[in-house]
Amino acid sequence: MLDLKLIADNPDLVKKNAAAKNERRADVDRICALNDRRRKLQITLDDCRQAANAKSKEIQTLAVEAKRTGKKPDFEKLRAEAKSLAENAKAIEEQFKPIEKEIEDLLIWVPNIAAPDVPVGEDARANKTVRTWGEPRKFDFAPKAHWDLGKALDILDEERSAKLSGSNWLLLKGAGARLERALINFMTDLHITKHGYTEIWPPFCVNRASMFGTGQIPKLEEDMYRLKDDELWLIPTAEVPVTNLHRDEILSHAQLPVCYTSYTACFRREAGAYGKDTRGMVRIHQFDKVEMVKFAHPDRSWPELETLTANAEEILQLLEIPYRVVLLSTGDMSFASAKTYDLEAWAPGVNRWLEVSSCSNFTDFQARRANIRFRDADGRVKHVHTLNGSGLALPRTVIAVLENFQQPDGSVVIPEPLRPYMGGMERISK
RNA sequence: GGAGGGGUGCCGGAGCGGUUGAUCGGGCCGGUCUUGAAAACCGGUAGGCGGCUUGUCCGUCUCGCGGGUUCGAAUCCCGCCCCCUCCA
Repeated sequence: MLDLKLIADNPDLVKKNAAAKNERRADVDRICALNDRRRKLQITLDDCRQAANAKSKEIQTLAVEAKRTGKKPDFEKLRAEAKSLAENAKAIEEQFKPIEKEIEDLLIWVPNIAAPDVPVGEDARANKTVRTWGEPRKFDFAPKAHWDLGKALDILDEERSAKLSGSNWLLLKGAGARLERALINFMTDLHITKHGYTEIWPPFCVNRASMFGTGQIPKLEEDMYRLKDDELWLIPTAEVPVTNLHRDEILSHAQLPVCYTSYTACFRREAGAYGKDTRGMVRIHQFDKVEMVKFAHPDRSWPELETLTANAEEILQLLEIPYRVVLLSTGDMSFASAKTYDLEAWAPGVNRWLEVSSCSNFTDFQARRANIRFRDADGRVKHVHTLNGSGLALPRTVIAVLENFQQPDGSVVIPEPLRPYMGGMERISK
């Protein structure tokens, strides 16, 4: 959510930004008009309340006086006057409230302002690759897709996951399941020991306020799994519970940045993606992810985004998986983000770059929405900046491992850093 | 699911319908004292919105959330949420 003052003061900037983000629901003009009315009405309302309060206080004073002296002022008349004043204030309030509500409702549809260095463009074609790391390996055989490798190695069972749940659900087996678990532990350990994050094990279901706080509701509601009987949602990412950890709190500037890492399963309906990536584990309804979340001082959030991205990149580097870092354009980035880097791992089997991480600075957008603030050194209370990034999303990293390290005989060599997490296993073979 | 008890400021904990945005204690910050520290003492210590004369300013709202009663609600009434105890 943007600052109402910022919108009122810079309507053109906000409009231009909304257009660049393809967000047609943002009604800036109406917000500004309503805000003018709200301010004028508030002056009237406050005056009316003041008059009513003063009259009430008058009665109070006289009542105390009367008790002391035994004199009986004309309370009936005073009460009538006070009542009329109170009713008057109430009437103004009836006008005021719906305006405030409508502003709130409209504000929700205004996207965050993209950082100045974000390329402006309609869609992914305007994205900018800022760097690449590693050389895609040359194969002297045709590299197989992970679903073929997985099936042949008996570590991925697509038939049975379909039997259990339908299409695009994941069932790993044996060394495949262990590889998944090894990656989770390897990544988490790196973030907590080397990168200074504190590990969080959150609930995988959250309430409405939490989903709203990070922006999944209302905009992405149709992509969320909802438990209607309990008014809970399955989390689509650890970002939701972990960012909401400090909802409605005021942190101290001294404790910033607060850095958390959290493994969770992530649940997405992938509505609108039917027929896309139906094979294998590129796009599934439940996937594992190790997430990094930061609460940063506004003056420090941009360098924090760079280190966050570097922390995610290090995983790929240690695993020796070639990747590229893509700066998303205004048209491709998310509603709440001010700047996003995607990390795309090379997957030779499916012959594609796969998004394994998305690292974003949300500036004060989520913080305002979720009411996450801090007291600065000058004593003033301000909104923090929130950031998050995957470090990394699991199934696609598994794809990258399988496809990059496959051998002519169909076996897969396990990257060095994962071996301690797999009981010393060096290779997955039939 | 049933029966009770409870949600108050950074924390603990008061609060007969009326100078209570809130007693008190602790913490924290500042000061006095001290060579320094502790102790003691003194002072300060919520956020939102709005206004202009931008101030150690004024007004207004906020005691889990939403309604209601009343001139006036932290306090009374109704609904909801959350926590605790006992029962199933």
